[in-house]
Amino acid sequence: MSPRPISQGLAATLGLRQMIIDGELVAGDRLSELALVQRLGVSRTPLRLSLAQLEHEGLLESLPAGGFAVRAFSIQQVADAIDLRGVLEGSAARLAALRHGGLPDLAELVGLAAQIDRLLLPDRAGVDDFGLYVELNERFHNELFRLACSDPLSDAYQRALALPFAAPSAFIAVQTDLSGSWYETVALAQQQHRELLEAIELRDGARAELVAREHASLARSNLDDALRAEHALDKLPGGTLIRLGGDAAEAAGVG
Amino acid sequence: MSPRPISQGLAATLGLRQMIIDGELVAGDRLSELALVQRLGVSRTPLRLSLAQLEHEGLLESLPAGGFAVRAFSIQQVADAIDLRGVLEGSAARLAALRHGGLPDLAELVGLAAQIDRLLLPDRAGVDDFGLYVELNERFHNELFRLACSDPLSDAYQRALALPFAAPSAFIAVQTDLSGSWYETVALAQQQHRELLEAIELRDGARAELVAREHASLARSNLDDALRAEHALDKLPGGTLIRLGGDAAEAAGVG
DNA sequence: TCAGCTTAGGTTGCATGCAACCTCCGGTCA
DNA sequence: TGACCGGAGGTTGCATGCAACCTAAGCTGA
Repeated sequence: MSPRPISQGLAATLGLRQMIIDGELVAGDRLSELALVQRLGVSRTPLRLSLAQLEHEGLLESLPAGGFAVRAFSIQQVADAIDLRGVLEGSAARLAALRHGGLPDLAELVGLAAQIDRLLLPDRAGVDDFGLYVELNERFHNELFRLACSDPLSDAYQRALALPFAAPSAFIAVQTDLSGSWYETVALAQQQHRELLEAIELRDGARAELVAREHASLARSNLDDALRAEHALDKLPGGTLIRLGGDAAEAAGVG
Repeated sequence: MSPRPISQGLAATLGLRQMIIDGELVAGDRLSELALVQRLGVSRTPLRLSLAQLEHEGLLESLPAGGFAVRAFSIQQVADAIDLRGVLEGSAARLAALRHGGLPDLAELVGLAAQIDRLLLPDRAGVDDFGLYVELNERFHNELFRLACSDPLSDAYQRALALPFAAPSAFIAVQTDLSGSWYETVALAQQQHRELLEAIELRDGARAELVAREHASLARSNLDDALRAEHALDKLPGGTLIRLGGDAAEAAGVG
């Protein structure tokens, strides 16, 4: 998917984003450009461009004195980010119901739902399908926005997904770790997918919006489950960005 | 507004954004860094940072061959951007209804509505209050998001407002030009403000959301009015970014 | 006349040097 | 003992030079 050779700036952005998501960079820490230059093997000019981009994505925050720090998120912000995704997906579902071009236009969405169904057949329940489900699920959600035909809405969605814990499949790994199996969580989510599909087919925009919001609220309850367990957030993408409790200085890595 | 001395990068961003909104740069035109360097009086390094920022804001698009061009928007995209604002404001209204901390917390919102009311008294109807209304209206809308207490939602709203024609007061100037007076448009909008306020006071989140969406749809109908008139879009902030007519391929360039 | 090649010009992306700034530590004085 | 001050080190923000790239014009040949 990269027609051009990977530029230095793109390499810096990808590497930096991965370092943040993987927790290599601790939330609250100030970033040193020179250290990152050595770590990423790029010059300061493209690196600074990448830093600015990640600030726009919301993963970094610029400091008043200059430079950047890894952003820390409160539980409330994580929950609100998931809610925002639900609002955007709800709006996409409503528009998809109103704007889709008939059954042929829905073929891709139907096909994705069918593929997920097959993953959930009893004889196919294996951990090998984990990554496949994540991919199919994200493609399902993206297809929703393609059907909505609203570029501003799609842009807002992409920006909301820049926070890794707000992604549609962010909590699958957590739930798998908590309950030992991802079947129950996914089965419920898939049932909502089917309801969503039905509402869109029937051009019932209001119901499609409601179902999509309910679908996202499933992630919120998964978040609550994870908070009741110890260290469950470690399995969450970008979980190290979440600052538990009140003390911000603690999360800033004083020790 | 600027506690620190204006940095070169900030000066470039502000100047560039103004040039785009004022129509000095025509939609679709490729930008020459060297020409902008001379025009803005900054070096290429901060200028390139500003170009990247305006791309993130959605005013520019990066070209496959390198460099940037002023983005062109179709009517559909403008309408969808307004719809998106309605969705975000609706969500803010719903959250504000659920989360506000009682009447003292609503004092600012109530006060702004009262100030707008005074602007609409018969003896005060003068063109001098035009700019004041725009300011009060934007503060009213911003206050909605403060009451919602959702940082991700506020971020999404700010990003949506980066498109100048999506701003809450974008069409006031257009309506004034079309009907000769801004009283009718503003009076209807203010009535919706009052309904919104009432729903929030009563913690009726669902109604608050509906009213807020209806409020934004007023801007959409204003857009329709403007499209029926000739050159009415010239009065719209960033109106030169809108590509009228058939040429959809030009405006379709969206990442 | 038109397609294809060549070359010159201009542009972007990147690397690096420099000056101003902030931070932090040690010393000094009340 | 505690607060204030000064300097050294490190960092950021900015300016500019260089090489690769894209674009476009002009020439050649069929």
